[in-house]
Amino acid sequence: MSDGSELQIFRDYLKKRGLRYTREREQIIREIFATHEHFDVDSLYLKMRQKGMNVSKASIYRLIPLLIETELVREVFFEDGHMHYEHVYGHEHHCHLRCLECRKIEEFTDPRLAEVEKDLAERFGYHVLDHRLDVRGLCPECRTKYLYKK
Amino acid sequence: MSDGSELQIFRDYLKKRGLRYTREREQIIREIFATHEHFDVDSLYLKMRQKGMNVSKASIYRLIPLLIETELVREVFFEDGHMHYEHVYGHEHHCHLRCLECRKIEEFTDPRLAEVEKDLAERFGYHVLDHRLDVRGLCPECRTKYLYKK
DNA sequence: GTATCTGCAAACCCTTTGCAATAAG
DNA sequence: CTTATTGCAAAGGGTTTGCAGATAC
Repeated sequence: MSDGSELQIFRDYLKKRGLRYTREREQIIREIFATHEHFDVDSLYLKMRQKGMNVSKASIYRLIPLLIETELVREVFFEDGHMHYEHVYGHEHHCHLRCLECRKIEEFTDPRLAEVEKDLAERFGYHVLDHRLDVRGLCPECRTKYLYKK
Repeated sequence: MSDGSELQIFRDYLKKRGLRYTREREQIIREIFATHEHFDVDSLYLKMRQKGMNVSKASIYRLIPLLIETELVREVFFEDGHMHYEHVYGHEHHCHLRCLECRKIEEFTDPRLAEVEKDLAERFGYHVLDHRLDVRGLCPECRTKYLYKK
């Protein structure tokens, strides 16, 4: 899932800022990059505790801003009242297609978004850095179930 | 800013569900539709208190899900740890271009997004309901300031 | 009259912070 | 050695909820 180079990038960043590479930070990052899944702090914490690691939530919360600054991780916004994240390094930029019923998430990319960005930059004079597109609907299964319910 | 027809839509919805049209609900909705601005609960609450209305935050929080269900209002996600909303009725669907430095927001629409939605529906078999595109960058002014700082 | 709605305050939940002990460099 | 980092527990801040009185219908 990962060749570990995100750890090197992060070490370099820490060194440059005079911060320290600790066992806890390494464990958390390994865990985040161990799967392709999105995560939130609570489930990451529980997963690590179940594996016998003694990290605290505070350490996870304190690490995340650093991971965002190095662009290894970014925030993802869903509707359930707390923050979700995904690791970004090693994956091309993508958007989300979400099922509102079963919460499944498909990732996709579309070249038209780069065009939209470019036009916006021209039209409004912005320096565009990033975009998030979140498309919501019903997946094939839930769509069917939903129709039957009605 | 508004012809008041959102109130009628909301009354119809309440009646259909056996809920009640109260002075507080009317006041809150009027206030939301009085401007084109995005809002959050706290500033809406303060604004209404300053005008001498005795609504509570609880009533605002309890009203919002109803407004979302009638599609008069929708959630907008920003990075500052609490929810923002915008009223949707009477405005065509739009996306946001935000300045990360001064937090200014431009609204825009782009026909390519409807095409993207259509392709996604075909490709993944989804029934697509909605999308949110949030483009982030630096506005012309902040872009200049930012360059000088460096 | 009956059920919903209100304001208030307490509870809730996610996130941040203060602190003393620990560990990286 | 010095300073950053840790875990813990407490504090914070936005949102939800329980309740008794008020109010739509």
